[in-house]
Amino acid sequence: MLTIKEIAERANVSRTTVSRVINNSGSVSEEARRRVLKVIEETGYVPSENAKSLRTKKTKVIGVILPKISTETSSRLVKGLDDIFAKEGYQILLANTNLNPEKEIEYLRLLKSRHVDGIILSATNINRPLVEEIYQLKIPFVTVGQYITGLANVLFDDYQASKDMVNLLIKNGYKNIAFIGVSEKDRSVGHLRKIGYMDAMKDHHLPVEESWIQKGIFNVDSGYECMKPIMEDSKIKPDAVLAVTDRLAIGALQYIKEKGLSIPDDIAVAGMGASELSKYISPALTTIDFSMEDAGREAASLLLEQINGENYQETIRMIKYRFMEGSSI
Amino acid sequence: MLTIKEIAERANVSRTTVSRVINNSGSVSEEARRRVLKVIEETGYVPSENAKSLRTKKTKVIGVILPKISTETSSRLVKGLDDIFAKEGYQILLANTNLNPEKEIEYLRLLKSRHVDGIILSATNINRPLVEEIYQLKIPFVTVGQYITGLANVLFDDYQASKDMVNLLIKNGYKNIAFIGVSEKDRSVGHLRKIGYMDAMKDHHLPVEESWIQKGIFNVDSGYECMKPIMEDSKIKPDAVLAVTDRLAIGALQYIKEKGLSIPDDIAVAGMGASELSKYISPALTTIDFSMEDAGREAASLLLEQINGENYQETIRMIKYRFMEGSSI
DNA sequence: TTTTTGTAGGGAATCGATTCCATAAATAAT
DNA sequence: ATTATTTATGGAATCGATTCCCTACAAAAA
Repeated sequence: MLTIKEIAERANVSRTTVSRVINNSGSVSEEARRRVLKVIEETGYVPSENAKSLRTKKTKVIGVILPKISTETSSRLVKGLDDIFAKEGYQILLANTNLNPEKEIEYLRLLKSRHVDGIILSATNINRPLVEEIYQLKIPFVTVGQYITGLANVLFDDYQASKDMVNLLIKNGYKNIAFIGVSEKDRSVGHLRKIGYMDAMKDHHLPVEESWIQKGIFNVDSGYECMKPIMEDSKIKPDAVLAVTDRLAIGALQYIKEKGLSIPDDIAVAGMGASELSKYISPALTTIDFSMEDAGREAASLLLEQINGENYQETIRMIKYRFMEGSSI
Repeated sequence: MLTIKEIAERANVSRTTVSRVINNSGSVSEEARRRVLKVIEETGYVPSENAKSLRTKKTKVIGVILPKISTETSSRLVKGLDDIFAKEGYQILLANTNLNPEKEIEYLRLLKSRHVDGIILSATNINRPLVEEIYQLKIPFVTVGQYITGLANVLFDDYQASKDMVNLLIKNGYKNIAFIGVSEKDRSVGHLRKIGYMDAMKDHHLPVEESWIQKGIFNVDSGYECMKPIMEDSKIKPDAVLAVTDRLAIGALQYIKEKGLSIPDDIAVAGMGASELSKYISPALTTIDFSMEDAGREAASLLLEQINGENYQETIRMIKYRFMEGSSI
């Protein structure tokens, strides 16, 4: 490995001068600058970021903690993050927790030890020890999708989105609306979207049967499975169903189609998340686009503000969602 | 920031001893070890990876260069990589070229300056300057999806897969088979899959009309657009079409459905890539699964072999593909 | 009792940059 | 002509770890 010392010797100057040339700082004669640049060119020398970081305390690396690495949501978020960070010369160091909560804390420490300039956390469930760890981290930090007091948050209005979707269904004449959710430990997707549904139903004085509300996990099969009890165990058969993710909705849709029922005439289906799938299945799924890329860009910008020492108080940035009309309702 | 020096002082030992405790090396009395561990526990000290790397020349970071960050292909590849790397304590540093070839070289240099322990490259087109840059890199290196002489390669048999798919179509009675490809600058997806198609047709003495062969880009709309000339300009209307990606196939499928034709009775459609979409559209797309996750795991393992000094010669690992039967042919 | 061996632990060099401070030379101001 | 500035440069400390080498002491072997 070529070092600054060698470059200095070959160019017949001191390391100091080489450093000045590289960083364009201090003053260097044209003569010396040319010599140094020539040697760098010839040798293909690249300064060690590592050594540099040790001294300057800046790494130009951002740690990104994700619950799952290969989901559409994650990859869009990362895309948005990278849009902004790349422009400013930052790179992304991935940390994939695979939904394992202990890994979150572990990675938080690891990222700290690596001296990342900032951390983006996209968590699914937020627990006490995690929050405590974050508080004592003292690194620029932004959380996406789940609210944490006192920090910079990029959030989706899960409650309102869910409520809006139910309202839309009601407006379209549906009354008996079933709901496929996920574990309420996931506050945003599990809890908030559920109470959004409940409140919308209550607001319109629409009764809800117990068997209308099912709980699944984040995949298509689970949506299919959840649809069974909704159809089989209900006294009043629902005329619509809202699923908290598109995958769940697509599973539901498959079950309904399999039973020979027509969508949306016999039963309407709505999803949330605007996965790419939703556009291409038939009928196209009516869903809500949460603009994960926007969220990523917003989160990146917030983090950069902190890194540049501009904004350290609690911040909440709500990302706008929009309806994606399909033909499933 | 807490340093090893402070821990040493508080535990009343030298930095050397603290280092020995952390790394379990050398010999340390139980007494001293306990004191050091206690202080570390109390203070929440985490050693600086940065300083450590400077000395040890190991970063436990792998650079991953991707042509596009939020595609299904990339995210599955990354998932596979992370499966293996995480287990061995390596983290992934992302470098997204956004299909810009200059960025590939730029990131190669950047990753080198960051002293990553290895690099995975998933490129779309390989050019001279890029290859030269790689050769003089002297860092463990694996390329995925495109062949580079003398290096470790994880490849897909694009030629054979394409040929097999055409053969399957022919076996099913189709004779007039159209082809939607992409730029041949992309050797694997553009060139190899095309000649696979051509050779299969030639082998069966099936003529190919010029307008049957169209070139698109990597998205659904483009597949739709490519289907137009195939249907409109051909003297003999094809009874089947092979697209080199699922997205192109789905675009084609949309066009066909829009024209009121039935799939596969009027015209069969085959894709390649086994995107998640392919399973859920109707009719389900017959396609080829290239197992990107396997490729990722394979690439990671190859890279680890190099890092551990075991394997530095040219290596080619062919990833097995398999047919995913839908109902589109 | 003397010599050997082994264990525990510290001092200081090292990794490859940046940066503070000092100095010399060149130029400008008085 | 003398002093004050400015410009160019280098020496050496520093960042926070690891690791080589040395010493002190205790236990085992002779």
